[in-house]
Amino acid sequence: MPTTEYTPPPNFIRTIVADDIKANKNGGKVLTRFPPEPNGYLHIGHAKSICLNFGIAAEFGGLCNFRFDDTNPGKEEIEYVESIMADVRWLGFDWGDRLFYASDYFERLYEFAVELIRSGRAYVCSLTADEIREYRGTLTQPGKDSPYRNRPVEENVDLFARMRAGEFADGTHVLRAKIDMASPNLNLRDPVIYRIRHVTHHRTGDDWCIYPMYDFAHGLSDSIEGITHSICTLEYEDHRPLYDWFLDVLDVPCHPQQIEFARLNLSHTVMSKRKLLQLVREGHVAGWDDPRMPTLAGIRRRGYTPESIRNFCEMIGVGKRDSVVDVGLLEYCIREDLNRHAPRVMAVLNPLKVVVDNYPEGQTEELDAINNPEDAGMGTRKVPFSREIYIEREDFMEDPPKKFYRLAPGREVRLRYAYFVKCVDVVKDEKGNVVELHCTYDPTTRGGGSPDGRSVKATLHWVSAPHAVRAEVRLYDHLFTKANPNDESGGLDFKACLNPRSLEVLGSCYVEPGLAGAGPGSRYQFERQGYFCVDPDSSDGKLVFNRTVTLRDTWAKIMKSGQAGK
RNA sequence: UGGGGCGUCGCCAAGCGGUAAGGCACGGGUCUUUGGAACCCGCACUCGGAGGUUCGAAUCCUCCCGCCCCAGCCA
Repeated sequence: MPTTEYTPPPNFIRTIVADDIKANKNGGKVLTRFPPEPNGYLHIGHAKSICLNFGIAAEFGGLCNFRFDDTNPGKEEIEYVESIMADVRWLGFDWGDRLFYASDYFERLYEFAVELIRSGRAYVCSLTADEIREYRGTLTQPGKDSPYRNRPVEENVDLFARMRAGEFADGTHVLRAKIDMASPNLNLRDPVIYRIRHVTHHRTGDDWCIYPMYDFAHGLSDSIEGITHSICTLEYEDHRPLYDWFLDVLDVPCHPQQIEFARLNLSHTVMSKRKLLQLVREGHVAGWDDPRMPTLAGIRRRGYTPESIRNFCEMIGVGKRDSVVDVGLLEYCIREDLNRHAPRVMAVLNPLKVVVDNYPEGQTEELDAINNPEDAGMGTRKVPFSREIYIEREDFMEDPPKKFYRLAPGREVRLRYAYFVKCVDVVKDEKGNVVELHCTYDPTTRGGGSPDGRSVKATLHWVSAPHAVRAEVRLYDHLFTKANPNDESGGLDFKACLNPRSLEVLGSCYVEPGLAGAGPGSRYQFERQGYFCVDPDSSDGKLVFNRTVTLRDTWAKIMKSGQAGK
């Protein structure tokens, strides 16, 4: 169930699929696929594709295959296939028994290649990589035929068999489709479809030393699986004629329709594997699952819920224009989810001690607190109160500006669920820093009510000093300050746009005692501080909270716009 | 400059010849045991530009402008 009343907008892919079903194309069936290459971690951009493929299938009573496009060993690792499966599962999708690998089809693909050769549509080319590039021509000039283009069929068959048998070194020969060296679409200028790679494949081991290229393997794999709609990103638009060419020319089970959509770009975020790898390698982040990373592993660790990601993918829509979605929308989605489902607790991140002078020394009492004011079903809990408490340092100002409603000398505020307190004294150190506050409380306001009807302008969160549990808190912010770090043309200049405050570790924070045994991954809303989750990886027994996202902060806005003056 | 795509509010995005949905953001308000949340109101006489067709165009035609992708034995 989506977490909002929001109705997803129609999109062109839904329309195409709906029309196909109406026309009874493919017998009215829908079979999509999510085909990652296991050469890295999945990121939020992949989530869009996953949600789209599994979503469209589910929506129209079809299914979605999960296939690893593992045709380039050397870049691919078993570690990645495992992380990818875990991420898709975490996102909430179930591929049932439809887990496939392009490498499962290597034999079949080889046969297709031989069929191509026998029909005179493919040839073994012995030009070097550099020569092939030269022969390909340029964007404006046509290419020229390879001298090997008209090799006799039998020679091609023989050579290709010997390529497979391992008789040749890497780079000495390739198999090319014989299409059109003058095509304005460079992808059609006799594309390479098989190359020699004496590399151990993570699944097929050393069974093969020739591997099919994407263009050849992908469409045929789709066809073998009976895919109806092959949804991919915009950069493959130029490849569609080639995708169709193989399926037209070969004797295949079916001819899926390739549909392209715009990949996700997020402001303040880099999404390319190359740049993400650079962030990891140069040590700007702790690893692929650093909570600041846009990887699903990082986002999960940061405390995002799969529901919020799915909802986000629904809200951003699907189109063909290059766009950059504001991270603010992602943050909206996680706030909305957590606001409903995460219990609220009080935690003081930057403590200032307050002594309640007229509260009996040594006395403690348990007060009732509500876990979620908007969901009575989430119940209540007890929080201890005593003579010494901590409040947020920023909740007190000795000389408050006009619109500051919180605590100040002589002013009375409410301690949430506890009492009204009035500040009667301010203690400072030699340097003039406020180190402690003295207040008096009104016993008749127990629980936070005011029997005499008097009101206060602010309610503060707090924790009892002797009872509070110490915790480490990591405040995460955007990794990048630049509006869109993807703007640069050459290499990304991290120095220019990395946010130096993307990670702030607080070591002396205090949380309610009830959080002492909070399990890894549990999520909370810290009153007025944001949404936090217990780091799933806090292994050394320390209580560590990751800030998932901040709350909307109106006061900060007022301060920023300078309206808080006296 | 060859080919393939795309241009609707600050950011996404519906619309497909009948007179500009929705969400985020933003502004204002009500309420509030946190200045959060919730709720209410406001927010494109205009659809990259210029012509044309039509009773009528964001939707059709023409030209122009801008942006993205393609010259891996990557996917």
